[in-house]
Amino acid sequence: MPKKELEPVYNPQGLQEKWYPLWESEGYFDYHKNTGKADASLKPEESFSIVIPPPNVTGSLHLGHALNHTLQDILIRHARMQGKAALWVPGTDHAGIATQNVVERLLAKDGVRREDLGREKFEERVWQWKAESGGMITHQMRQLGESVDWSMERFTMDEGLSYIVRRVFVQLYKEGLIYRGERMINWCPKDQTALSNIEVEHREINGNLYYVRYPLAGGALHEGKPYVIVATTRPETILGDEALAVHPDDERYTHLKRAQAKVPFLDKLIPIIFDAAVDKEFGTGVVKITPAHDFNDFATGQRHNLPLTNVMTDSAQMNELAGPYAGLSREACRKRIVTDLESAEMIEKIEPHKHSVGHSYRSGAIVEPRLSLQWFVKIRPLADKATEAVKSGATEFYPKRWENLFFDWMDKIEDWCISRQLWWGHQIPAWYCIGNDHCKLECKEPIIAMEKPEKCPHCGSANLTQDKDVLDTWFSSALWPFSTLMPRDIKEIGEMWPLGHASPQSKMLDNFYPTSVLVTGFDIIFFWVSRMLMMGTHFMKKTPFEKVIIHSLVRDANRQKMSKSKGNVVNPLEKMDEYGTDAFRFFLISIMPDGKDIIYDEARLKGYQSFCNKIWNTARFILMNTHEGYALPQSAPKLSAIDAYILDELDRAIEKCDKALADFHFADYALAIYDFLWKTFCDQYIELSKVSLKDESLKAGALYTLHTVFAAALKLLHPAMPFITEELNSFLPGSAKGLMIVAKWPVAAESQLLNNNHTGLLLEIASKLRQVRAELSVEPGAKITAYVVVADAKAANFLREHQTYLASLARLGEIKFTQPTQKTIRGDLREGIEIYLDLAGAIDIEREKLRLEKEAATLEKGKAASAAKLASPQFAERAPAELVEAEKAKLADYNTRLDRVRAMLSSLS
RNA sequence: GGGCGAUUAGCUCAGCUGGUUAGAGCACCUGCCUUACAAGCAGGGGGUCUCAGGUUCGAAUCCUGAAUCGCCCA
Repeated sequence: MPKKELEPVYNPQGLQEKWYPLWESEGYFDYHKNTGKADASLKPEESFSIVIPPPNVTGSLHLGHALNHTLQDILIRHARMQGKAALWVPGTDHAGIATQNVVERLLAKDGVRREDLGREKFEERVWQWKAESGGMITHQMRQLGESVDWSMERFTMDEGLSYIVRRVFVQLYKEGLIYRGERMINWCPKDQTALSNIEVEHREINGNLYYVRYPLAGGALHEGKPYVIVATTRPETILGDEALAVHPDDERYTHLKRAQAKVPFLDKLIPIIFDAAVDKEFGTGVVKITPAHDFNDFATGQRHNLPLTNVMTDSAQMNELAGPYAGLSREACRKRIVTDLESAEMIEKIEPHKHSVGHSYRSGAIVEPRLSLQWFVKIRPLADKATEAVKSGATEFYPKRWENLFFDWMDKIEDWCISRQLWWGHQIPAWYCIGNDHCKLECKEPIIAMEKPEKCPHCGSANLTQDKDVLDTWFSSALWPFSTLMPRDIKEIGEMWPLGHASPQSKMLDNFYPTSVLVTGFDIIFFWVSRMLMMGTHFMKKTPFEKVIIHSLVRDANRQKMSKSKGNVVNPLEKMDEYGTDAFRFFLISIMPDGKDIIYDEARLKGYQSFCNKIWNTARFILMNTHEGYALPQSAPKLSAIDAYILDELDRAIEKCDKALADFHFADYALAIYDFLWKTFCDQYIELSKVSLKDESLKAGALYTLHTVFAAALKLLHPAMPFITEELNSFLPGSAKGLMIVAKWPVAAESQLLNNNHTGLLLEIASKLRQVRAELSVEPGAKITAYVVVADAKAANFLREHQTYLASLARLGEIKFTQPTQKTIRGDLREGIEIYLDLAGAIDIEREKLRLEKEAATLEKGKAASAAKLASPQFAERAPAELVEAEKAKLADYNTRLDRVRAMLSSLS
């Protein structure tokens, strides 16, 4: 029974506000409510779980999130409707650098630096900021309609998750998989912290290659001159040079064995070494070696026992070892050195040179390779486990080709630098003995423990200090698939250790780990997916997720990446306001090609708003024809062949949706439901039903079919368009049964369609009749007479019985099932079907001739192709017999139709 | 330099393991305010499937090469 009239035009405003709070407050996102089952009684096949890729707590919802989250919501809603225990865990990560920067900027407004506050106060300030502003994205997720279980929400800095981080750290350390050491690392001078290798982006820079003369010591000569020429892209590092190097096979320089060169501006002699790593083709074949400022030079330095001279400070200014250049920034130093070299006539030439330079992916600053004492994860044993999880098929990537990229990277992976010189993050659980006079050698070893030890185990001193560094944010993110499924209480977590076995506290893990799918962008396969695989397989002894769905970036209409600096960022929230969340979500999945970039094309978004309006009006039509107090009959009333036809088409549409969702082909799913609702249900069935609704004997069946099919279609659509489907469902009779969000997903029946259901033919004939009418510009309202002659007796009979439908679709006055007796226009269909229109003098002969000639040409083309195929003797011999037969039949059909069209043409002349 | 992916209608894309006259949406053109919807309905035009070879009875589809573009790694 309609509760009230639907507005004539779809208006998305208010739908989110109406339904989301209801879903949330009534607990529909909690699988307990929907399944009615206790945790203990869940079977593995009944559960479906996703952990959200935690957005930065500083973040706001961008287009990438919107796409990523929509895909997950579709999968979760689908699983929920299938009756599974569907769990989607939300949360955010603490985003070490980003968050620290945000808060520092706030402090700067008051002229305060974090050093002024001190670490503890600063941390308090960050928590305060988080409480005030950190919830933005979770609010926006509600606007997008995400059916996450908010009671499970986690934050990587929560007490529980922090405890797990420490436990993991301690265990890995004990297992020898975490170590502290002095290594070359990537240093961001802007944020003044170490970065891991993959946090460095290499960008092509238009730089210069400077050819610098290095004087030779001891009167040595090269090509008659007292110097060798060295090509370098970084003249400022000259001050840290410890050697010059040439390839051992490079005959140009063999005479310089044991020779020494002089570092410009510094009275420092350095050796000329011979090392096979030198590229003879680069520059002059002589390169400078700066072991403390370059990864390759560091390695060379190790091989040749060279000293390490770091000439820069933490903020990349030249230090006291840079002699006269101390105090300059590296950029200023480069300029000054080049000028000085030029005036000293020590520059041979300067060539423009393109080379790739590492930048911090966060701050954009050029990173400085440097030697530093940091914490590392020994990655090889973990990487092998992760690789194995994918190789064995325990985890599968969709699309599969991403696995190759993953394997490549895992092959080349290097130890992971996990310490960051920040104040916001998980402080490393390592303590050092500052000691006293009784300190022993062992006191230099860090003490790794869950809590601050009371005293040094070696010397007994209570003077201990914790490591200042925090862990890389990705370290805690790597634990996300299992840490979020563990209890919040640290005592309970403690009782679960070591992980990987069932315990009283592990109910959620038992039911939902491994998670069913992980949905993420390709850009964080390395940052995140691989590390979750490592940590998950290591600690849980099982892969963290069965399937990984990789999607692409959204680009603007000009294929540009969206970025704030380009000003081409699309704000999803604005678009949701403008077009409605449902249209927006549907748009996102419709434009998603399988693993390629997504081009943002707003015209399509507008198109899906129209789709919403169409659906809205479909509901209006059905309700308009539904009398008050109507209740859907328990069993189907007498159905017409037309009704049976659409019910069958519905089943085919269900199959298409099922297949598309099972394969994660989201665009196919969208297209399947779009086509069915608009093209099949509205354009075909609803038009036909208008006839049935006027006939008392057919009305009940039609009404039943309208309601049944539409309700099922809304269910198919619900995962993609949650709001409009929930809203319309509330207007349909029978909605007392419950909300759409927990409606039962439709199940496709085998085709029940009988051989003598010729609705398809009826639609085809109607279409042909309309085509002829349109091409001949027949008055749209003219109720003309048509003749339909169908060879197949059963089909002919069907059409006769359903002629009212045909007449309605094609706007005919009368249909005769005989050959016409007077002059008519013929619309050709195919062998065995002839249709004619009686236009009684209203025929434009020339137009009709044109139309027929066009038709003849099309047929000729087809006939020629078909004949050519059959004329080839090899075709008859080698092609499958049924294909040859089909081709023959096709040719015969072309011939018949051509004959007819030609006869028609000659009769007109 | 190494690897991956693309190139189909004006635009954005389907077309999966070769087999009707290569499809859809948007845009465009024509006609309709047909009592659900003009955010609509009916109809239409538009493509040497980047190029060149090859395999095959048959290639948008498979192979080789080239061009262009994009991405990842060094």
